[in-house]
Amino acid sequence: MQRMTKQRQAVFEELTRVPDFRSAQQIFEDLHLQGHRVGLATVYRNLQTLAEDRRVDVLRSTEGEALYRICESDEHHHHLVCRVCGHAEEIAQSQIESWVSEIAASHGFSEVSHSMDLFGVCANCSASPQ
Amino acid sequence: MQRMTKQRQAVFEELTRVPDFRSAQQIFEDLHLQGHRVGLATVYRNLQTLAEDRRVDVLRSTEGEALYRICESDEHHHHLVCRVCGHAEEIAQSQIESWVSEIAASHGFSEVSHSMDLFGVCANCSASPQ
DNA sequence: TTATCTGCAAACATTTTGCAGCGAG
DNA sequence: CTCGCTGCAAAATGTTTGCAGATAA
Repeated sequence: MQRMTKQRQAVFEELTRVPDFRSAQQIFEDLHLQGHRVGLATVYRNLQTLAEDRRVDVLRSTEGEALYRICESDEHHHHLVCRVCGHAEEIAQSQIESWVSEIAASHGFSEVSHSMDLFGVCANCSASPQ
Repeated sequence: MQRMTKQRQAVFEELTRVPDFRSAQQIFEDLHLQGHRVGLATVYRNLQTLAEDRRVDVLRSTEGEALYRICESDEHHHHLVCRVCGHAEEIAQSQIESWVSEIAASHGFSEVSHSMDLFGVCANCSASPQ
């Protein structure tokens, strides 16, 4: 069974503190700034565990880096992610789901995942560039 | 200006020969199997150039690997990609575009990109597993 | 001729893994 | 006490870059 270590708790609390999409490195740095001594590998291992347990969402930035974010709603959902600051907003359920199923079926595809995340620049970042 | 070298042509022809999403490594291997002597770095450099010129589409697999595919239509479009064999089908234009703009605007986001690619298992692969 | 391209190897960035020791339960 | 977890360093990936030589135009 799983143990609750200081490190695991620190990673989880950091994810809760900043509910935006962050890279493992960012989380690692923030933890150090806060005085927590956590190894980078441990951050990765815990993020992986959390992802398996569906407690965090994972997505890939355009550059190929994995970004993690605390999972707020249990239901399937999408994100609107700011490519400047990582701020993310969950997108309300929509007609997308059924659209995807239709498309997939009509092309003979099965087991289709649609991790459709939208990247843009949030209001805050476009107001105060850099 | 750009020169048309044997290597550049080989990469481009390989992309044309197999119009599915492939990794740089896959393309590199195939070229070697065909007897072309092309360096891996050259494959990467040419794929990059082709992407800049919008002659190939680029997307990231869930594992973070970049996948390249010859660009068939000039218009903006999406893909339905087989996660087993890489086979891709372009998805007909849809109401998605306007839906994305609406969502983005209502959240105050600008410059939104929606590289929404769907991953699934194509008919062929689900018929003959492995 | 000459600026661009290539191959190779080294550098990079991100992520994973091996292993000895630590510590939660 | 035990087994899972940690830290570190090394390895594995995927991709980029520096440089000297090759080559298209």
